[in-house]
Amino acid sequence: MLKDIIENSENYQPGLSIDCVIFGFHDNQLKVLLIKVDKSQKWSLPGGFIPVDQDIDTAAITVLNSRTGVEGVFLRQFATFGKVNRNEQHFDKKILEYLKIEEEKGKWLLRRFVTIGYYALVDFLKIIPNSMNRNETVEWIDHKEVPELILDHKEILDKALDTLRMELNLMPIGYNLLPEKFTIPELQKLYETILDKKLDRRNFLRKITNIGILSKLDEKKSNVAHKAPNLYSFDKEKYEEVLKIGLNQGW
Amino acid sequence: MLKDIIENSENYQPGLSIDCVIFGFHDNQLKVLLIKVDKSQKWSLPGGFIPVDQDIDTAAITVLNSRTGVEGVFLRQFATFGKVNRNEQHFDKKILEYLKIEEEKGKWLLRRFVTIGYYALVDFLKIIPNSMNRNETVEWIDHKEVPELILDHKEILDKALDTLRMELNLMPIGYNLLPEKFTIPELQKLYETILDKKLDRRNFLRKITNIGILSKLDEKKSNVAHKAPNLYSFDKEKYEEVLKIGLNQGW
DNA sequence: CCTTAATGTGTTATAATGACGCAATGTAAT
DNA sequence: ATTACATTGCGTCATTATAACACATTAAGG
Repeated sequence: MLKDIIENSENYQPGLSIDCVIFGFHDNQLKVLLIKVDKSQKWSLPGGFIPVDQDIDTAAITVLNSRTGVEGVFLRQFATFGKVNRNEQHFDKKILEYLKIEEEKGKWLLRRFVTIGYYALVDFLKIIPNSMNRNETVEWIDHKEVPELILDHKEILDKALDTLRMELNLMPIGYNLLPEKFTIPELQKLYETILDKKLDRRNFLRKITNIGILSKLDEKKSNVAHKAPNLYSFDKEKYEEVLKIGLNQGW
Repeated sequence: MLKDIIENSENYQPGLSIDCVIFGFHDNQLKVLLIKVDKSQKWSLPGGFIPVDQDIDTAAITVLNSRTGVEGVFLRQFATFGKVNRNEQHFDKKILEYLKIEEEKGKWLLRRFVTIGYYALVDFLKIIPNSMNRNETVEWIDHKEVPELILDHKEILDKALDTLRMELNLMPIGYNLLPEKFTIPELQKLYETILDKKLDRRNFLRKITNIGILSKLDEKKSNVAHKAPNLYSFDKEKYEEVLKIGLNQGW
C-alpha cells in the first residue's frame, strides 16, 4: 500500500499527509482508534496521503472510511502540524529498503511531511476496526491508556482532545458517539469522560434538556441494576440547527 | 522573489503555502492588509512559501514580519485549505513565461497548492505596510470593502473572521489591535466592529471590567468632542493569564 | 422486607445578563 | 454666557442561568 503510493508518488501531494484522531465511546471510556504496524514498537494514528485529484477533506473522509467503514459522520479539520523535524526519525531509508523501493522513487518519502489533523466522532458499536492488511493491528484504546505513539502523534491527539473539549462549549455533542437510544446518565458520562471532570446530575439534566435537542422516549432502559433510567434520542433536526448556530452567543 | 523561490524550489516545501489574514483596527473599522501585484486585477492575502528547514509557524512569522515589520504579535493558525482546483487558474504557464523560468523548474509551481491559513492581530499604527518590491501595492482595506480576491482568498478571509468572532468568546482581544492607552468606548467599538453588532455601553463596561484585564489610568483622552473618556491599558500579566485559561468555562 | 444505589424532580441562594434611567462632562450653537 | 446636545460614567431592576443541595422513587439483592 505504502509501496504503491511511493511508486506512484506523482499522483500524490508531496510532503503532505492526513492524520485522523477517531474518537469513540464505550464502557464509559473515551476510546481512540490506533494502529500498530507489526514490525513497529509504537502505535500511530490512522493516516494517509492526499491524491492530487482530491480535496483534502475528501482524502480525510477516505482515511476515516477505510479504517472504520462508516460514512457521513462528524469529521472536522482541527490543525496542521509542520515542525521541521517532525518525521525525520521515522521515514528513513530503512523503510525504503524494507519495501524494496528504488532510491529515486523513494526520495518522495524522505522529506519533512506536513500533516493535516482531522478528528472524527463515531459510534463505537457501528465500527469494525479494519486493518487493511495482515501486518497491522487496528484497535480501540482508552484515551487514558494510550501507549507511546510515533512522531508527534501524541501532540496531535492531545490537540484534537483540546479542540473537542473546547467545541463541547460551542455545540452539542453525542449524536455521533452514542447509539440511537441512550439515557441521560450515559450522555452525562460522555461529557464527564471528555472533560475529565465530574458534573452534577441534576444541573446537567436541566442544562442539556434546555438546549432542546433531546426527545424523551416512552421507554426505559432494561436489564439494569437499580432504577431503570429513561431512554432518549436526539432530535436530529434541532440538533443540526444548534450545530449551525452554536450554543453560547457570548457577546 | 517568486522567481528565486522557483529556481531554488528544492529548498521549499512543494505544493504548500502560507496565507496570512492580518487584521488591524483604525477609524472604527476592521482593516485587512491586502496586496495587489500591479499586473493583476485582483487583490490577494499576503502569503509565502515554506522553507524545508523551517517550522510552518516560523514561516508564518516570516510572512507576517516581511509585510508589517512587527514581531511578537498575536498570530494563530486557523485552518488549512486544499480544494483540488483552488489554484488551477492562477499559477499557470503565463507566470512562468513572464518570470522567464525554464519549464522543468517551473513544474514546481504548476500543481495544486494547499495553503495553511494564519490570522494575525496587529496594532494599525505601528505598521508600515511594506511592499517588497515596486510591482506590488500593500494596503489596509476595510473588511467591509474588500474587493474581489484571487483564488479562494475570500473564503480564507471569511473563515479567519469567523474564527476571530468565535475566539472573542473564549479569550480577551484587543491587546494587539489597540494602542497602549485606549478608552472603553474604543474597545467596545472594536468588539462591535468584529462582531458586526451593536452592544450596550453599560453592560459592555461591566462585563469587560469584570474580566479583570484592564487597568484604569488616571488620565483622560484629550481633544475629543463631548465628554472626555477615561484612558485604560491592559494589565498584561492578567491578560496573558486569561488568554491561557480562557473566558468561559461552559461545562 | 429492608438495604443499597441508582434515577427523577424540585428548591434555594447566588451570580450573570439584558434593558433601562439619570447625572456629569465637554463641545458647539445661539 | 447660556443652552442644547452628544457622549461618558455609574447605578437599578427584572429575568435568567448557575451551583449546591434535599427528598422521593425505583429496581436489585441479601
